[in-house]
Amino acid sequence: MTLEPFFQSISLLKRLSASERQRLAEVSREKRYAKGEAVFRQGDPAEAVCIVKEGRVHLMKFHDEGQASTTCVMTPGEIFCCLPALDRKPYPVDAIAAVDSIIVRIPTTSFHELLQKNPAFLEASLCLFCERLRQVENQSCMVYDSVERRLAQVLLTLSEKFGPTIPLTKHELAEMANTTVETTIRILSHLKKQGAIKSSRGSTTIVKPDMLRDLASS
Amino acid sequence: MTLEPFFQSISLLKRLSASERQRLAEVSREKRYAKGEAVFRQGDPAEAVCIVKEGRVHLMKFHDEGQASTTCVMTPGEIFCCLPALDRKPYPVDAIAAVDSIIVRIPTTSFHELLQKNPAFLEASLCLFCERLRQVENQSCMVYDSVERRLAQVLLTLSEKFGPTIPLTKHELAEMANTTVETTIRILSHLKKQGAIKSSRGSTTIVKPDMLRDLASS
DNA sequence: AAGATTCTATGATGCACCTCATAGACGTGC
DNA sequence: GCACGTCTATGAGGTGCATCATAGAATCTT
Repeated sequence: MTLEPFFQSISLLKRLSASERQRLAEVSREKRYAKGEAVFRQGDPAEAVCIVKEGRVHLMKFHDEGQASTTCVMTPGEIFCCLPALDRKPYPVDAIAAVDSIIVRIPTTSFHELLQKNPAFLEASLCLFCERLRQVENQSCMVYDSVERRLAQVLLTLSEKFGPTIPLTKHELAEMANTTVETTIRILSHLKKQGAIKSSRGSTTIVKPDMLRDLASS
Repeated sequence: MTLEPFFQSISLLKRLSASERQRLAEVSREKRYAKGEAVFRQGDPAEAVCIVKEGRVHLMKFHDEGQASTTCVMTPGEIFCCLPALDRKPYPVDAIAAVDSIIVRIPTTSFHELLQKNPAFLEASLCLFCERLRQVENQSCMVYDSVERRLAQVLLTLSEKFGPTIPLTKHELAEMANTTVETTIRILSHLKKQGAIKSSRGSTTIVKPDMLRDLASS
């Protein structure tokens, strides 16, 4: 069971020739992570570029006193931490399996070689990279908005990935909005009363996206 | 008065051959900006990569109700907004001259051509991007911190650029720490009483960096 | 089935910070 | 010189949100 078919389904890796992809599949490894387990930690040397095959991985920062904030949620098919593959420096964040997950690990060295050899692949990687930078720059400006706005923003962003029903706990939403569970629940309760969302254990459903958009931008 | 000698002093442009640099100098233009004037605005099409020749430029985001936050301070010799030159998309932030400034504008198209032609130049540019991404990712983790910590962090970061005496007003410091002038002044007064800094109109001097480091990381 | 654990929910309290108001110090233009 | 704008400074008051406490509901464990 080679990884080649899986690699074919990843848009970034489509830029590779069949033989390049085949070779990459040979040196890459699949690995299981239990819920809560770290795929890598901030500061670890960058050994692998990762792709989510199954499950969900959160990129996060841990502060003192155990507070955590999630900067990005990676779902199946998504590739993460190309940055260390580019500059050969350590991972800038923690990557934690949010549920039991299967991750494909591509050795950084192999990835880096391909960047050097294949200009089309470099170009595509750069695009991904630029997107990420824009994403992060955008996030960093919303960080000082009110919690209500941040939450609306978070829900809208997640709905691009998951559709209207977002399969995250209130605690996970809180970590994305950089607030506490209690505050998150209070605000979501309020939004629920207004009919903007529905809420159940482990998931939140957007009913009126326009209402959230108003909140996020007003 | 060609721009070539100036370009020689910019480390990124040292990667170019003399003739490439000469050609770049011919198509680039110097432009003056008065204090408060915009070099470009968020969303503008990316016409030029910019280098500060004299003065100081702040990269910032404006929120509703006129609140502004400064994400980055660019000083002479620094090059900014290579990102749009890479992905050809609009500027992600506003660039405002914080004092009367002279900016050298390199046409995006010329810059982009060089990226394609000269691998060493591409490599160096990538390094700059990677650094920027890491910088931004780091900033975004300041979110959970108290204003005091954010301010300590801001002062330390700025002192890497300016040395111990930071020539910014309290208002500008406030914009960097994402807080108000009043709170900034209150906290700086406190730090002054403790002997960690000195403060005068339009500038703040770090006296005991270790004290700030303790604050920023404790 | 009973107990443990996680998730959701809501109230009470406190505080860090924003907002508004006032004022003196300093520089700038006329 | 005086008027004006900018910068610094400090007080009073209000509030958004964290923290702490409690508890019920859903799910997992054995």
